[in-house]
This record gives sequence, structure tokens and C-alpha cells, in this order.
Amino acid sequence: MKYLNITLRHLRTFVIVARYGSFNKAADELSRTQPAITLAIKQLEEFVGLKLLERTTRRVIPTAEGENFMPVAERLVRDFDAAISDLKASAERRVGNISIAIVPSVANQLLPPIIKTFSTNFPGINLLLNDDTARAVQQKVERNEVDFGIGSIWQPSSLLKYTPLFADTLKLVFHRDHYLSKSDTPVPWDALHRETFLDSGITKNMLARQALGQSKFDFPNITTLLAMLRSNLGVSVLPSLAIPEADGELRSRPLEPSESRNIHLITRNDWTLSPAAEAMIETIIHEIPAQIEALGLSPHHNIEAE
Amino acid sequence: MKYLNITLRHLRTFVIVARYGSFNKAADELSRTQPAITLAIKQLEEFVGLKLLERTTRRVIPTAEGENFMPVAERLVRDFDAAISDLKASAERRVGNISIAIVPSVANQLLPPIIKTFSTNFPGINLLLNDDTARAVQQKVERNEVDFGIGSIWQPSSLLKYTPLFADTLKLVFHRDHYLSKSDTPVPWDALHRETFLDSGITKNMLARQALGQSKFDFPNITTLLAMLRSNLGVSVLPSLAIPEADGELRSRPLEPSESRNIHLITRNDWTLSPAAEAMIETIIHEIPAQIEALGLSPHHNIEAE
DNA sequence: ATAGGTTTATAAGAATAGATTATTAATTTA
DNA sequence: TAAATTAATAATCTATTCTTATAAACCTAT
Repeated sequence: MKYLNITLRHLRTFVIVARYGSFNKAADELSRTQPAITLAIKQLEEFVGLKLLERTTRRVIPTAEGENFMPVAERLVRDFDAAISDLKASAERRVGNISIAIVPSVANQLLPPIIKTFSTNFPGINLLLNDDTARAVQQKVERNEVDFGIGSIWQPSSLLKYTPLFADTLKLVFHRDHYLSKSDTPVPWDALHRETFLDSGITKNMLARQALGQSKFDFPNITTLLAMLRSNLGVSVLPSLAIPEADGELRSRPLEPSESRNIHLITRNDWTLSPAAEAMIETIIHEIPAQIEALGLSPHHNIEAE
Repeated sequence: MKYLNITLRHLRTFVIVARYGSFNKAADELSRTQPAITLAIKQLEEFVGLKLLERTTRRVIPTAEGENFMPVAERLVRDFDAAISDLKASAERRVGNISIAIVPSVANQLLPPIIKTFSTNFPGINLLLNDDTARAVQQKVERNEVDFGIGSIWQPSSLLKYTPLFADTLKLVFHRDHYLSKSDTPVPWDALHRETFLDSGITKNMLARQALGQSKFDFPNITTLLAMLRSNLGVSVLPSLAIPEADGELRSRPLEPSESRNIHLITRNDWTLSPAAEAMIETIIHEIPAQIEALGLSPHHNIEAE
């Protein structure tokens, strides 16, 4: 025995021996043999330089110091076990915290039922939802401010991994009094040149954008844009999720050729997700088909980056 | 790796690695090699089923769970170390409680300066002094009510260990008006037959007692006995420690042959003393010579039991 | 781009601690 | 006084936990 290391096992042994008042019973309880117990107690006593258990072949009782040390040792053992089992609990996804960055359209229309499912399945997990623009979503994931993001691709980054979730079809939106609302057939993109086009944060960075030329109006905030549309200032192109479903004033028509914004799950390449976050992602991927079905969206296509 | 046991060493390793952000630095700090650290972290992570440290070859940072676990692990390590070092501190006699059973004569005359020395050397130790008769001292030690006793031997017991400390010489005591006070030469024991002998708890159980025959007076309480002597009722034999030093009314003469009461340290055979008690005993044994010198007593002789 | 240096991971071997079996010594109980 | 129970000891074996050596991954600088 060179340099002895005292471990929790020594304390655990001590506690059990003191509790049972017997080396044999303790050995039994701990599924070890009696000499192993003798050794452990001996090591502990030698290390601290104190006799902790007074023992004859017939009786084992703690010395004064042993008596004092009992509750301390018990607490240490308990605390340790509790800490490890807490850690395991979080590994088993029973507890945890998740923060998600997400674009508002998805957050508002698609996510609520998914969150409901998730929170009944994992009641111990706290969820923090940040809605933000596609750009901010990407940045927050890059900076590790959130566990993962949901949104479209702002600028592809090698730091990030994009997992396509579904495609949000772009539609032309306008006021019900607008002349376009007379029909609901697909509108060719060219037709937009004739319209007052209201640009949004969403369309500003898209492929089809080039076809539109420069627009006079630019509303990064969706709510403002919708207000403009409601006052029939012009037309805009929006992903269907961003169009309020039950808005009596607004109408929309498909575009020709059909174009869509792909919504991705955005994670960091080099980062391991917490089990809680992983569980959330599993739920999302599992529930998405039912939701896009319900909202009449298509699965993803036209994937820009993988 | 069969069934893995997580120990504090794993937590300690984790804490250091997380703190330094480096396996190599941690290995250095812990005086182990880097692969040992890798293994320990791997074991911990496998056991709890969680990645706690996100590591590339360049950087080591805790995951969300690792971050949460850090303060917990740190506290466990700290608490453990504190508990062990407290235990060692008590082994180093810095704290403790001692209770002693002691005969009043020793307690009053011999012990005060010793206690003073002790309490300056070990300020953290509490002392409880029970004065009692020699018989009660012995009983209290037997029953483990005190850490040890100091007194004469009442009835030798195999349970107890007697360590002679010094010999308290018996003297003949009487009033200054008594005719014996005319001289101060040794008095033969035979001479006592002619005197009214006042028996005490102390002399009642002694060897020389037989020489005295049956006495008419029996005062188990020393104070009463002294009062009787002061009223010149008769003479008595007392160990010198029991004779008040500055009592103008009383006188004493040595006995011939000289007889003495041996004062012992009394401990239980089968019991380990607390370090505090052991320190006290060491002080007593160390200080006794100076004290018996000061009081003019002799070292022990005539040892009845060993 | 590439080479060099730094860092963690892996594999194999050695060292050490811990466990077990068998036995002894001691103490209580009948 | 004998039997039974219990802790201590000794010797052997097992398994964990180190170390050495090497590889793979990644950043930095030229």
C-alpha cells in the first residue's frame, strides 16, 4: 500500500458497517466479502489516523469520532448518489432545458401542437423559444446561444448543419379588393413587374427575388408588411406559413413556376446536442408530416444546401 | 470494463479538466498522464450516458449538461475533502471532548496547574471533570461514562488498566491541641491503637487498615472528617493530598513504616481513547513530576496491580 | 496550400489496488 | 468447558487504472 487514496467507497463501507454493527452483515449488504470490509475500514482509519470503529470479535461500535463522522459520511454518500442520478436523469431526458431559435411563421403556426405533444411526453423539460428572423436564427445557432434553430438558410455556413424539414410554398398575397383576387389560378412571376411590390425580410434573400427587380418598399417586419397589404398598398410574396389563415381582408394565389422556401433544422456541426434537445428534435421530425398535411404544405424540395 | 464504479476521482478529474479546458494541463495538475485523464472522462460520460465535455483536438469546453454539473461536482469534491481533513484535524487533537472521573484530593491540589497547561496547548478541547470517590471513579470508567479516571484502586478489575502515577503518602492527622502535635517525628502504626481513630472512605479500603482494628467512627465524607478532626474528636490517617495545606488547626506526622496510597490512571482495557483524551493523558504524565516535586510527594511505589 | 506543432484518442503492456478463499484468534453463549 | 460466531490475517487472483508509444485531428504560420 503506497499512497492510499480514500474514496467514497471507504465512506460507504464505513457507514454500512456502523449502521449494521457488523462486518459480516455489511459485507453481505455490499455484496463483498468480510475481509474486503476489514481492509477498507483499516485503510480509512489509517489514512485519517483515527480509530473510527471499536471492534471485538463480538461487537462493533463507533468510537466518539466515528459517531461524529457518521452523519457526515452519510451525507457525502447521499449527495454523491443524488448528483449522479440527477445527471443520469438528464441523460434519460427526464429533465433539462432547451432553447430554440425559430422564425415566427413556423413558431406560430406549426409548432404549437408539436410543443404540446412534447411537453406531455417530457413533462420535466423546460423550453425557451426565441422567435427571430432567419438571419438571427442562424447567428444564434452559430454563437451557441441556442440548442438548435428552425428556419430557412440565410447564408450557408460550414459551421452549421442544415436538415430540411419541409417546404413552405411562396404565394402572392394581396388585398381582397385588389384586382388579382378575381381569380385564384397560378400567377406567373413576370406579372409582378406590373405590381407595386412590397418586399419583406423573408423574400429579400431568395432565389426568385432576382426576377422582381428593385422594389420601392421594404418591410423587414412581417406585421408591418401585413398591415400594408391590408391597406391595399401593393402585393407581396410570402411563404404560406406567414400568411394569417383567417384574415378576411387578404387573399393569395399560387405562383408559376411554384417556388418555395425550405425550412431547415439548423444545428452546429461540432456540437453534441443535449439529450433533451435531441428528444425535442425527434418529436419535431416525427410530428412534422402530420402538421404539413394539416396545413396543406409540401415536404421539402429544391434544397439549396445540405 | 465490467461494471463500472464512478468514484470521486472521476468527478475530481472532470472538474480540473473543465477548469483548465485542457486534458494535458489537467493531467499535469493531477500528476497523471493524459491518457489516464481521457479514460476517466470517458468512463464518467459512459456511465451517465451524457457527453459532458465537448472536445476537439484544440479546445475543450463543457456541454450544457457539463456546465450544469460543474458546480455540483465541485461542491462534492470540496465537501469530501473538507470532511476528511476535519477528521484528520480531530485526529490531530485540535478538537474534542474529554470527561474524566477523579478523586477530589487530586482534582483540587494536583490537577489545576496541569489543566491550565493543557488548555493553553489545546484550546479547542472541552474538559468535564467529575470528582468522586475512588469507588465511583472506578465504576464510571468501567461503565464507559468517562474517558478515563484518576484515583486509587478500589477493587482490581480485569476490565481496567491501571497506570501508576504517583504515591500519595499517608499521614497521621490530628488537631494542633492534640498531644501528638508536640513532635513531628514518624509515628509507629501501633501507636494508633491508643487513639480514637476516625475512619474515612479513603483509609477504609487500605492495606494498613488491618493494623488498626475496628474503629468506632466512620466518615465517608472527607469534609465531615476534617471537621471532626478540627474539633479534636480524634486522629485519622489521610493521604497528604487530602490534607488541606493551609489549615492552621490541623497538624500531621508521618507514619512508620511509611505507607502510601498509589494514584493511578484508570482506563478500560478494551477501549481506544480519543486522541483528545490521549493528549490529556500525555500532558498529565508529563506534568506530574513537576507537581509532585512542588507538593513534596514521592513517585509511585507499592503498586498493587499493574 | 502545406508543413509543423499541439492536442486528444487509441492500443498494449505494466503496475497497483482490491477482492476472494482459507485459516487463525478471540470472545460470547450454552 | 465446548461450540459457535465474528473479526483479523495471509496468500493468491482478478480487474482496474495507470503509463508508454503511436495515431489522428486540428490550428497556425509560412
